[in-house]
Amino acid sequence: MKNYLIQIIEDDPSVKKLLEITFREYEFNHISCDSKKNAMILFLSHNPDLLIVDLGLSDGDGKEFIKQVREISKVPIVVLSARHDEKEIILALDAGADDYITKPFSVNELLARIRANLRRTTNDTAISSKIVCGEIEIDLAARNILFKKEQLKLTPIEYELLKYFLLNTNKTLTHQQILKEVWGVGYQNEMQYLRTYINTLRKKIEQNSTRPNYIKTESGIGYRFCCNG
Amino acid sequence: MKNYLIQIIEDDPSVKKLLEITFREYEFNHISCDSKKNAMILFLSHNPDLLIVDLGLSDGDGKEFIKQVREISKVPIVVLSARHDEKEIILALDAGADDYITKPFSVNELLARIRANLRRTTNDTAISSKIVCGEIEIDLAARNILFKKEQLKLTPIEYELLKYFLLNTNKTLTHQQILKEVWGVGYQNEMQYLRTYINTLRKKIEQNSTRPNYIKTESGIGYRFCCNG
DNA sequence: AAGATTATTGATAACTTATTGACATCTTCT
DNA sequence: AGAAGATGTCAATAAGTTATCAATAATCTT
Repeated sequence: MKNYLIQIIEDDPSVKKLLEITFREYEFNHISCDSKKNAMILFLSHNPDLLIVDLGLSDGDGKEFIKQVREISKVPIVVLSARHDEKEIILALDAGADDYITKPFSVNELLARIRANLRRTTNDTAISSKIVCGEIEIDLAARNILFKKEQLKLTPIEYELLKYFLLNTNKTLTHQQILKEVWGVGYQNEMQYLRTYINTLRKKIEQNSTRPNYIKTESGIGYRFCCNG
Repeated sequence: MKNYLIQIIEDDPSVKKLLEITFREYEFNHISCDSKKNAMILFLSHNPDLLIVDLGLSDGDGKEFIKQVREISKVPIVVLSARHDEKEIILALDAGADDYITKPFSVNELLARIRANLRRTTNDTAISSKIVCGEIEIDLAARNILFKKEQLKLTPIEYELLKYFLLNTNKTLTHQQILKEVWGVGYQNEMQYLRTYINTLRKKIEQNSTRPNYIKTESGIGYRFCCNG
């Protein structure tokens, strides 16, 4: 796990202490301060990954600080506050905060909300869910399948079928399961469709389609996609 | 303000109604359903900007749905739940939710949290303002596209369409995604517009528009802009 | 307000994919 | 080995999708 740096802006010493202990235990690096003025200096010099801001700062409203940060950065900001009223929550969120937690708070919930906020910022490129199986690669987000590094041209049903195999490698899948998943409920008995498409897929990915390496027949049962990469 | 599309997954009719009325009033486009199964179909076909998920869905736990969505998308997910216990909140956030609101909730707070979550996702581009793809170059800041070093004369829709392709090269984009992004919410079914504009774009950038090198057709699905420069 | 540009619409041709059926080949069981 | 059933193969046809272009409507310019 990446070493995140969290900046705490909190003027209540006991809460600050609690946060520091918690973050030490969970191995988040952290820096802290108790005033808006120092907060901005620290923020600029340390470039943290997430801010925890107490709204009740003595030297000015925390919302001002949030707005200032938002002028220059998209860093996640989690607000801690003793004030529970709706208006305050809305003002803080609209000032630029990403989350708002009221005191007293559960440490575990705070940590979960921090994780949720950190997750979003890292890996700014879209999640690309890729599965590699020997010479075959699927990128679900791009809806793309590569065979020997070349893009494989597939019809919609061919794509869905191969995708289903790639998501279930080395498992025997019954004809019914495959038909239901790829064609939909009601097609469970259309075995001929399946035969035809297995045939075209094999032509596209098997060296020798009478001795398939990937799509194995389980006679009487179904098929199994073997992945020995 | 950009027209956002919010997807509601909620099986309590009265809460669903409340959300729908609220979103209508605040001019958020919205689509809704009351089961996990339909939710995924709607999600894939409409590509919403934010999800509101009720955790207590009757046909399966909402957390499963959240995980499924997270496999393919970074769309903001706000959970609504009657359950207030810490464990449930943490599980939902770690499944991939971005925020967790307990019922009964304040409509205004919900709206503020939605704004906070939407804010983050937009404006993701505009970081680097130039993209080069083979013979095609776009300068986003100058709103200018060069083809073979010459300025390409494009109508507004042509520009938006080609820009969307250039920001998403080598990905299969569904008709719905493209129509929503270029024409806006509500145009998802106007396939003929898309065909017409694909045709004019091809005439401008393809050597041989019957054998396109850039804009490939994915029959039954959409188009893909190939960038093999 | 006229002229130019751009967007929308509809008709039809060209193409791609899905379905079907006929027959060959392979497996399994006795 | 031979029969019965299961699977593979392929080509024909049906169904569905996409490309193209021209006409009309809407919008923008000056």
